Amino acid sequence: MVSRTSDLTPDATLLKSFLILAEELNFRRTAERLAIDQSALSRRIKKLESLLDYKLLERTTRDVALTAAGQELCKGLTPVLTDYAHSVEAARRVAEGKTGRVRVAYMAFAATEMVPQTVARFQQQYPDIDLELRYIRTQGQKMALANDEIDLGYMIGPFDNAEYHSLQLADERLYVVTPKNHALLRKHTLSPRDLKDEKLVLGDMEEWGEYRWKLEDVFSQHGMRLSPALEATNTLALIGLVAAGLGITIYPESLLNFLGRRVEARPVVHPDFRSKTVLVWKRSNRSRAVLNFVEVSRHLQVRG
Amino acid sequence: MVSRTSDLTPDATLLKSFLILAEELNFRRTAERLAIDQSALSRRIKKLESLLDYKLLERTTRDVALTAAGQELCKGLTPVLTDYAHSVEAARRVAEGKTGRVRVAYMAFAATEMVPQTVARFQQQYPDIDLELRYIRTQGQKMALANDEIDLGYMIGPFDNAEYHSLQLADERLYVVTPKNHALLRKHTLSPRDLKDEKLVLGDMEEWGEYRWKLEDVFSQHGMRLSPALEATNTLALIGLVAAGLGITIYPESLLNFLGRRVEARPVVHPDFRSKTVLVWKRSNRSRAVLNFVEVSRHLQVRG
DNA sequence: TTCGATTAATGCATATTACGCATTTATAAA
DNA sequence: TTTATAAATGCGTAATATGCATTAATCGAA
Repeated sequence: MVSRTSDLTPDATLLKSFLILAEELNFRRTAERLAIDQSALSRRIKKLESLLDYKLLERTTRDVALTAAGQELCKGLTPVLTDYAHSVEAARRVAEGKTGRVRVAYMAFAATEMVPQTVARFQQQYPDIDLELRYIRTQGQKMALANDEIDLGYMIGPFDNAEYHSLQLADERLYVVTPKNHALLRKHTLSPRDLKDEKLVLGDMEEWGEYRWKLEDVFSQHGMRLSPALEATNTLALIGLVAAGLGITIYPESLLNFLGRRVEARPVVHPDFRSKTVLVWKRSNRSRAVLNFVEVSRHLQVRG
Repeated sequence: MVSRTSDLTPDATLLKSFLILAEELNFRRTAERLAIDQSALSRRIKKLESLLDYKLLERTTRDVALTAAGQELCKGLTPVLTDYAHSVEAARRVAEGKTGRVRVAYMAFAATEMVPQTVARFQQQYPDIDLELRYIRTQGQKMALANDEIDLGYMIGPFDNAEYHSLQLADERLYVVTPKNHALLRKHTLSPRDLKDEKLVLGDMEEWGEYRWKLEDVFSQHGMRLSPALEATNTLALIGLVAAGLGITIYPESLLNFLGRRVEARPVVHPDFRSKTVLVWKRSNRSRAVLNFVEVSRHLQVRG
């Protein structure tokens, strides 16, 4: 199945033969156009007529003319065949991922750069795809993927599951965020143990979700407890609390530009103090459009 | 080709198989509905996919699901196939003469009873036929038939031509029309020689056309000249002239009811003094609707 | 009228295609 | 692991479509 021309649309051969004959009103010429023997065309028409059980053409050896029924069928069939071809092509565009719908969820860390850039590039490359974006935190994305409510999720990784593909797109440092003039700022880079006695201000479970679990994990691995002096339900409020000197917090690199000027940040240089962002989708999701989105995302990752 | 069910519409088998499978999402059940082997269905779908060059269904041995392209095709194809079926059936109605157009011309002698009765019956029997009626004199009808501007003509006969069918529908006496108290009225029936010395008032060539030629012919066969004392361009005027005593004229039986009360009529009893009305159509016109009209006309003739 | 040219239809052998049956392969439940 | 069930595949056969050669019909020119 190599060549694919519009006349390959399945099995309208009889009808198309008839329509061309209705145009030419000459069996020999029509057969030539169809690249078949004249006798084959003759039989095709005969077969069509016997299937329909009414005559489409009056023919002598000299003249060929449409019957009234033939005219009617010709008139009715022409739009049907073009609609048919259009349906087939529309489906082909979907198959090729040029049309259709892609539902993408993202969490905060991907929202600042990764998602905007990918979306911009994707829409430029596939302008006819209906792209649906939703902000959902990592946990919710897992549910949504399982329920087929979304096709793709940018979530906090890692995520390893036999039913899903997972593509790591970022692996960024975590930063300690402090008020201005904080003692920790004297060093340009920090190590985990520098955090030992610091008071922490964290987003609550509702707000931080998976990130919070991740931090708990990292801290415990380093013999520390992630016991917040304060919890905030809102990011702006949280930064405000830090700025006011009520404690420090921990942010991924991608959000540093959104901290404002009342706080400072220093990287924690340690393999555990990193946050991975992964793009996840179901293995069973064979949608070409979805895979195209993944490809666009993958290519941008190199740059980012 | 005896049975004719809607699923006989030529060669949409692959598409229909796909649509039913899209409904059932189960090869075995679908194959049952199609009354073929499951393997055949499997191959049909495979063939359809290879023709289209994209997958329509994701299938494991356990689950069958439409791909996005499959959904799209299914959505687009459903109306296409119903339109297709409708086109075929519309053409069938034309083929059966239940739909379509019949263009009928008639001349005066048929206008009073024959055409109205036939039209009434025909429209009752074939309400969806678009019936076009035109008043055209015999000569014009012959032109119109030749040029395919009309399908049928009620004309003054006889009309014998190898390319046309001709059906005689009436053979009526000619009547002499006189003013009241005219000498000829003393006899209840006339013979041709009674007309020998009468002054004639006739329609002119434009108005009477073929009828006028016919009268010339009849008169000459009986050794008389058809030399009108007056010619009228209008029927009403003509009757007026007769009533005023300026001469007599000759009318077919079918028009007697339209003479008014100022004139009287007597039949000329002679085989030559008759007017035949024939219904004529091209042999090459195979339109079922036209033939149906002829049949209706033929049956009414018996009554008339 | 006859002959030549042209057209659609048909007989026949062949190639292609579709099908059913039997079997295999894959998956979910027990 | 076994069992049951579903879709896919190998293979032989039947149905179908095609091309070539020929026939039958019709028009136009000699």
